[in-house]
This record gives sequence, structure tokens and C-alpha cells, in this order.
Amino acid sequence: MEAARAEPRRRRKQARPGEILEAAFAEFSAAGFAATRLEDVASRAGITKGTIYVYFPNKEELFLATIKERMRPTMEHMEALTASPEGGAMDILRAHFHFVYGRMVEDPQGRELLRMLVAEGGRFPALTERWHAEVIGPSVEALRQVVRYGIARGEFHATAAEEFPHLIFSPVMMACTWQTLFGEAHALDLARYREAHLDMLQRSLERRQEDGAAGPSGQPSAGSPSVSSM
Amino acid sequence: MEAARAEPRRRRKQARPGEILEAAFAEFSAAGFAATRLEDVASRAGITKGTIYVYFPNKEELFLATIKERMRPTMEHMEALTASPEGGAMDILRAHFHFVYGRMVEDPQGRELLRMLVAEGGRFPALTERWHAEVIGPSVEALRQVVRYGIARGEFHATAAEEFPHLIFSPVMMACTWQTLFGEAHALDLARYREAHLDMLQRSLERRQEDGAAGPSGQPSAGSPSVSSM
DNA sequence: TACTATTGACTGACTGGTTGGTCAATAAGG
DNA sequence: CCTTATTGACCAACCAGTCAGTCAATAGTA
Repeated sequence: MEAARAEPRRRRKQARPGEILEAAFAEFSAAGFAATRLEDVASRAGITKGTIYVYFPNKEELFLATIKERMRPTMEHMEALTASPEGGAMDILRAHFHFVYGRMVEDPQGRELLRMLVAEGGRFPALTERWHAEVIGPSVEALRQVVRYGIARGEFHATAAEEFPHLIFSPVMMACTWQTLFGEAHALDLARYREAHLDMLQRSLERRQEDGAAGPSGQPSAGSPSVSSM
Repeated sequence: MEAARAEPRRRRKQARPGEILEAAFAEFSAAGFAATRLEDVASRAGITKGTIYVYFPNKEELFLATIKERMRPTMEHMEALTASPEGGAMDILRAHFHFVYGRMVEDPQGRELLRMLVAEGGRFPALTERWHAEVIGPSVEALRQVVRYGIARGEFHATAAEEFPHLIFSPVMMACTWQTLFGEAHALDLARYREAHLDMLQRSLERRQEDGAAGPSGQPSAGSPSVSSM
């Protein structure tokens, strides 16, 4: 434990918080908030317990910081998705879910994040609210915009998915949870699953003859209308 | 603690285990396994900690018993669903999901059960495996049978939902989780949500002209994408 | 009916181990 | 030297699990 101290001591101050957060994420996601021992977090980060308290005031704040750290990249993607759409609505969904599957389902840390938020949500209402406000809410709203856009341009029919975009997102959540819980023994073939998801989506959203014409102009094949609202 | 001893002391032996399980469910679901104190379980059940150990060997077994107790009714429904189907496949799905929404989404205890299994699954692999073996696995398989039945009778097209019935179930899970986490501040309108779910399902499963014939004889026409079983 | 003996569900004080959090001492720059 | 990041021994609280003892309800006796 005393060997391999090549790092200059002063510079560690920069790196420590990140190292601690990384170790904390691993420990928290393995054992949950209550059952995680700070001594284990410390030893995983290559330090001792006391040092954690130099950078974080207590266990709870460490936990919150850990979650926030992992939430950031997904939050950034959400902003991009909300930007004004162009091209086929189904293509936008395809691209979006490609990112989401990569980020949340295939990446074990993404899955763990979801699991932790579900598991500990009850004890950290502020965290849950923040998650909703900054990730989930915008995500639902962005999907709703895409669906609206698809309806407006005559690509989609007037689907209930406009009211409940949750429906088109839910298979992602299912896959996350499934892989986390049963992945060891009963793993899903994620590539095929994702394609199946998108196929179902297309079939349930696309407009057909019997749906009649849709769109503000009344002409389905008109140019792409903008979705500037909100 | 000494007043109100109307109950005959001897007869309590019958009722105690059930009372303890009920109290334990409330406490475990509120705080999680690790953070739950047996003293709180006891006082909620109107007894003291020692009495718990008369009926359960330790905290872990109490937890397992609590979960198993709540899992039983759903397990029984699964067996019914697996019975040989008749009538419209979509009608069967409708009836099934009616039960499932009532049992898992609208009932707070049903939601809590799911949340607990997700939250503590990592620390109780045996429980997770049992849940998969007795509830989830059969449920997926039963849904698959219904989809297959629908395809065979020409009601559904050759859908990828045959390989991944998870897709048609996933909105239930989403609703459970959503209500548990955000239900306080951002509740879903469950009646509308369920109808939206079923509408989407119907649209994505039903056979259309361009899918070609796929009658009870089981001969899919050329060109129709066949989903190889398993 | 009255009195006593026995039972066993229940209690609650106790223990042994664990862990969040503290802080004086230490060691590594500069 | 002085500064400061880090340590690790330490404390106090907490809690799962134990067990000797209590007492209400019954069974037995006369």
C-alpha cells in the first residue's frame, strides 16, 4: 500500500475528487447507499476514509455528487435532441434511440445509474426531482416534439404517443432493467432487441391510408413544418 | 404498551406472522433492506423485536418471506394466462393487461414490489432468479404464446414481438416506475395511459393487407419477414 | 367453583460487531 | 522550515441477534 507513490503529492488534489467519485459509483451501485461502507470507497480509490472527508462533507453529499457526475452527459444529449428537427421523424427517432441504447442499455454504468435512481429515489426526493426536471422531463418532451413533428409532416398518424411518449421509450427501460437483473443468466440480444423495438415503433406510428390526411396544410407530402413551439 | 390488551394472548400465534410480514413490507419498501431497522418493523406490528425472531430466523429470511408473500397472487394469475387461448388474441391481451395494470401499476404495493426487486436484486440473486423463474419468465412465455396464437389465426402479422414479448409488456414497467418515482408530483393518467398502450399495441401487431396471408394453416407467404423462433 | 401448576408467547436489556465521522500526528512538497 | 494533503487511531451511535425472565391463559385438581 506504500509502494508506487510515483504521483507528486500536490497534484493529487486535482485528481482526487474524480477518483473518489469513480470509486464511489462502483461501490454504491454494487451495494446501494445504506450498505456501502466509506472505507471500501476509500480503499478502492487508493486512499483512506479520512481523505474522503477532505473533499465531501458527508456520505449523502458524496452519493449525490456521484449521481450528478454520471447524469451530466445524458443531460447534454437531451439539449441537442430538442433542437429544431429536420428530415424523417422516424429517422430522428432511430438516431435518438441509437444513442440512448448505447448510453443507457449497453453501458453497464448507464444501467446501474438507472437502477440506483429507482432504488434510492424514495430516500432522496430532491435527487429524483432533479432527475425528472433535467433528464426525464426534457426527454419526454423532446420525444413528444418529434412525434408532433412526424404527425405534422404526415409521416405519423394522430397517435396516443403524443400524449404519452413514455410508451415509445419504455422498451429502453425494460432492457436496462432486464440486463441488470437477469443479464447474467438470461441476456437479451440487444442488437436484435433494438431493431425489434424500432420496427414496432414504426408500425405503430406510421400513417396509413385509412387514417386520412393529416397536417396543418392538409397536404401530407408538403415540406417539413417547423416545430418551434416550446 | 400495557393498556389495550384485549386480544387473548395465546391466539396471537396464528396472526403474528402475517402481521409481521405486513409491517415488514411497509418498512422495507420505505427504506430498503439495509436501512430498515427490525425494531421499527416490530413496533409497526405492535410487538417488540424479540418476537420477530420467534417467527423468522433472521432479517434476510424475513425479507425473502415478505417478498414471496406478495408475489404469490401474481404467480397464480400467470398460470391462468398460460391456459389454452380462445377468441381474439387482442382480446386476450386486453384482458391480461387489465389485470396487470390493476395488480401492478394501480396498486401501490404492487409497484413497491417491483421497485424492491429491482433495488435489492443485486444482493439477493436467489430471489431474482426465483422471480424470473416463477413470474417473469412464464409471463414472457405466456405473452409469446398469445402473440403466436394471434399470428397463427391471422390476426397478427409476423411481428418481432414474438421474439421479444418484453416490448409489449414494457409500458407496464415504465408506468410502475414512473408512478413510484414521480407519482407525487407528475402522476400519469393511468386509465388513458393504459388505453394508449393497448392502441399502440393493436396498431403494431395487427396484420394488414401488405403483410400477406398468414392463416391458421401456418404458411406465411413469400417475402414476409419471418421471425425464426427462439 | 376456587385454587394451583404448567405452558409458551412475548419481552427488553444486553452484547458484539460495525461504521459514519473526527482530529492530532505525519510526511511530502516548496 | 512552513504549508498542506493524507493518514489511521479513535469515538459514539447504531443495530442485528440473544436469552433469561414474565405473565396471561389454560389444564388439572378437589
